[in-house]
Parts: sequence; structure tokens; C-alpha cells
Amino acid sequence: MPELPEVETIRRDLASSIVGQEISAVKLLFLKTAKNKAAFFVGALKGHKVAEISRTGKLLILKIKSKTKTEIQNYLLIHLKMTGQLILAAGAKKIGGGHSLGGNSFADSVGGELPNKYTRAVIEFKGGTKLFFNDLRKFGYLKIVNDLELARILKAGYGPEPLTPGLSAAYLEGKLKNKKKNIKAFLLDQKIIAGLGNIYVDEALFAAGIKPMRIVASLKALEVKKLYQEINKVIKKAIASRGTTFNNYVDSAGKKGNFSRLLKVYGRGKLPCPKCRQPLIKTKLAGRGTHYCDYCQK
DNA sequence: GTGTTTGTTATCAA
DNA sequence: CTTGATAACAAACA
Repeated sequence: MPELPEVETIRRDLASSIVGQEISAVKLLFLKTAKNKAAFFVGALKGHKVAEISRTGKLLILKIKSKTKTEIQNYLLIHLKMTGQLILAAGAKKIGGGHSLGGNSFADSVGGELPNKYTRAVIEFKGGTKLFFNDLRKFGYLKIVNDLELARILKAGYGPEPLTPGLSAAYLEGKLKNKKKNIKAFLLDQKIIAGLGNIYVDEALFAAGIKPMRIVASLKALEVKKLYQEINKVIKKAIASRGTTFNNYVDSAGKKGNFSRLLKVYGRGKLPCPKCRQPLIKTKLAGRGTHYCDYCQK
């Protein structure tokens, strides 16, 4: 389940390896993964260079360099949804006389040849580097949009991000005023905060000592401030750990995230609460598995 | 065969 | 009209 820290980890890795590189071929192994018509999708990428890579929430945005001044500015959007992976395989290195040793880092860390049965698309670069888009459940997508469409998507669907000035305790106070939603659903809403998902919402609420089913309008100013601080803290730590691998998240080298062992409540079922040792509770809220401590969270 | 997993959207109800 | 809650999607595993 890639959330902000996982997508940011991938963004940083890709930025250092494919920015400036020219796309030589695009292969679609599952047509519906590309949200545009195949011919248009391939045409918009092939022969173009990657200008830069950014991210909004869980959405990865590759700016595609236009070939001429009049050519429209395109972006490749990549959303991993639940099970998407982006794996880079370096091109065969020319080493005099030697055989190619470990050219595929994915095989080294996870063990598997690429493409595999879940590979939905492959983007190949001139130097031989290949970017594999794997997605077991086919929820993820690739989509070419122009600058107008991108602006519209970002404006309509994404609120401020953690760790940016746009997200503040005051902003949250304004958003939750008079609202009757529970805080779990509130935090999962990308239009309110971009980038949080099920794992980090449960972790932030535990750290802030707030029960996930609390109605947002009932939160005291002090609780909102604490929540805001804990959201930033957990996201910052998770990025530093290169994300959380719970099911199948891996970075662009095929390696797992290190934050999993730092999780306090997510995926811990009825294990003792790390603070009070009472058994944690797992229930369902906002249609999602929800983990919390009935004693530590008020 | 059943229930569970989640990011996002679609749909329905209040 | 707004808001909120829930189903649906997809596929694999216990």
C-alpha cells in the first residue's frame, strides 16, 4: 500500500536515474493500465526525455520534455493504488571480458525475472535502463495529461501535504469545523490532506492519542495541534526509513521499506499496546481495517 | 467457498 | 444543495 512516504522514496530514486534520459520504447502488456488510447500514449512518450519528476500525495508526476517549442507540454501520471510497483533494471553494463554480474537488482533483492506475470507496462530508455510497472490487482494506472488537465486534477483532488506550510493546525481547525465525519475518514480524504493512507492514519491517531471514531467537530484545539504534529512526525520518519512494506511495496530497486518494524498499531491485531500493554483493538471504520488502543486513545 | 486486504470513485441516502 | 456513508473495483491468500 504505497502512501506518501513510499511514493516519495520511489520519486527520489527515479529522479536520480531517469531524469534526462530518452524513452526509446514503451510496451503495454495490459492495455487498460494506460488510461489513454495506446497509440497516443506510446506516441507521447517515445523519443521524448523525462524533464523532471514530482509528486502530489500518492500521485507520481513525470514531466515529459517537449521536442519543439510549440509542442504541448505533457505529463505522465503514475498511480500505484494498492499493489503497484515501479522497478528499475539497469541496462547491461559493458565490462570488458566479463559477464554481466547482477544487472537486475530486482532479482537480487526480491528474486524474480522481469517482466513477470504482474508486469503491466515497460518503459525502456536509450541507455538500456528499463522501468517495469507491476500491478497485481490492476488498480494502478499510467496516464498522459497536458498541463491544463494536470492543473485541474491537482486542484480538484488534492489538499495540502504533510511537511509543507499549507498543512497547519489552523488549516485543520477550519476544515473540521461543524463536520460530522469521524477523524479516520477525515484523514483518509485526499482533498483534506494529500498522501495519507490507512497505515499512517492509524499510526498518527495512535501517536496523538485520539480514537479513530471521534467526530472531528468534537476535537479540542489542543488535540488538533497534537494530531497535526504527529502526522508530520510519522511521515517524516517513514520517509527516512524508505517507507513501510506491509504487503508488496518495494522501492525502485525492488527493496522493502524499513518502517514496518516501527509500526505501533497497524497490522498488530490484538497484540499488547506499546504504551499500556493492554490488547490493541482491530475493527472496521470508513470501510477500512482500523487499529487502535482503547485505553491510550481518547 | 468465504472473508479479508485498500485507494479511489461511483452511487445512494439523509 | 450538501454531506456522509457505503458499495464497487480487482486478484490472491488464509
